[in-house]
Amino acid sequence: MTALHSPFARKLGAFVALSNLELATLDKLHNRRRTFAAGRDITHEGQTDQTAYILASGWVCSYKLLNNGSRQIVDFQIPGDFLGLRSVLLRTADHNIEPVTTIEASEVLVKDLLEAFDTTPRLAAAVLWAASRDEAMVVEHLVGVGRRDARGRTAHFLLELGARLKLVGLATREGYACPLSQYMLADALGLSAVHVNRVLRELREMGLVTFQNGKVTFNDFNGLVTLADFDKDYLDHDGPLMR
Amino acid sequence: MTALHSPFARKLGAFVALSNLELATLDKLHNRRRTFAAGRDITHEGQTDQTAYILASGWVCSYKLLNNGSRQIVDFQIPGDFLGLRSVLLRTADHNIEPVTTIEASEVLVKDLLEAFDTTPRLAAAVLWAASRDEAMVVEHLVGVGRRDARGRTAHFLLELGARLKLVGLATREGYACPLSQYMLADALGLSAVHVNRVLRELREMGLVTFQNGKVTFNDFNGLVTLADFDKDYLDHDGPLMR
DNA sequence: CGTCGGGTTGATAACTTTCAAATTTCGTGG
DNA sequence: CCACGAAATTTGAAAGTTATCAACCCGACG
Repeated sequence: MTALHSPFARKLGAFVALSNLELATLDKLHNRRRTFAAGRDITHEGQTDQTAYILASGWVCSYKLLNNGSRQIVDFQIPGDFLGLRSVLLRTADHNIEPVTTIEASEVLVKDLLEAFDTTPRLAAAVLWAASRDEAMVVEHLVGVGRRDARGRTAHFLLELGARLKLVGLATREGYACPLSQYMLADALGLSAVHVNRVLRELREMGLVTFQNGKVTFNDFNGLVTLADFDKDYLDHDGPLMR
Repeated sequence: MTALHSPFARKLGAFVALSNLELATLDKLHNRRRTFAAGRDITHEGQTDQTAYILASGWVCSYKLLNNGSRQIVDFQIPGDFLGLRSVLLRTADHNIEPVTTIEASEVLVKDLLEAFDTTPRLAAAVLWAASRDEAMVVEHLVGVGRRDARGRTAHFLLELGARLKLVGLATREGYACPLSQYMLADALGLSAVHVNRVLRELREMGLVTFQNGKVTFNDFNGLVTLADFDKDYLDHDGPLMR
């Protein structure tokens, strides 16, 4: 395996031991790099003939809007994550995608993707694995929204984001840079922005976490883990399943 | 394409036009049929070396438990659905699987599955598609729990279940047989059983749906759709993406 | 019969939202 | 470098939604 590849290749490699051919195929998949401005949606629900992207830098969120005007953020994507894979496979985007910050992403053509699956089948398995991992995160999110109170939910969310960022070297046990506004947090957590604000204050005053000035700081990591009932290694695994 | 195949094959065929070879491979994947009793969990969170199953008959639910004692049902599976695919790919079960009724399911060995991906790559794409479809349902569920009030959430849930069942011929516009208790409904919706009971009464008294005696009856389908802000064709698509 | 799980209902408590307004932060143009 | 306006954060008070607690009912089943 050659030296430097995209964060995406690094991620897939954790599941399937990829050959040089497969790595090369992967790299060819996404050569068309594009930049998108924060706040301008890349994809809208209902749009067909979707393109998928692989996120190279910046943060993105996927969300759905309801007719009553509220929105639910389903997930945030960070560098190395796939954008819009589901929309491509299902033919129609079932959610909106909005860059939280200015982002760089490289386009993946459906045609190329499906061809790659045909020629290097293990890639398909790898992508399936990545998709499963994403789904696991959505599931965890659902559990939080359905069964945790505002405080636990918020705490859990901040920890989980930290865990994901740690995997790509963007967080430490101390904290991480976080470009989210309290409104976005609210839309992700299924709470009102006002309440999120109160909960954040509470967590801060309890000496657990500080969410301020675009930074999340863990003041008492273990205390937070306990409060949030957080499973420290749910994203872990033991290396490639397929060799 | 030959005549009769499993509901699973039928489902995948909707995405990828499958050759006879591929269909045969599919059928060979799951020949070991087993029966499981209602209420006895098949899989527990944290278990490793998982087996996956394809559900042939009966209903199943996947759920997670929290330390505070509450549980969140993530999804229900109905005939033709995959069970535990994610757990297999991630190496460790990240949720519990409980048969709601007595079920019949056929075992799928990981080894066979991965081999099938290698020999008939298009199957991998098809399974990826099916996984995406499942994820879309979890996403919709998340949106409901996060941003709908109890009434809309319940209404939406009953409609969505109906839509899924209709796809496999187990529901009509009139209603469907539903083996769920109000407790399960509560755990799926992120509500208390007591409140679910009240909401169901309300929906019944509004003349919209009746949830009683193991049957869901749509008394005013359109009214319910309106109340629930339900997108009637979010599970639809236009036939095989790959030919 | 007696028990048990599910369903039903009322009363009360807890949690969250909504509304309104003040304060702070931050980017932009002068 | 400062002023201004827009956006984000913060706080209080009141209203609304949902949970919890406590009974009671009912049919299935041993």
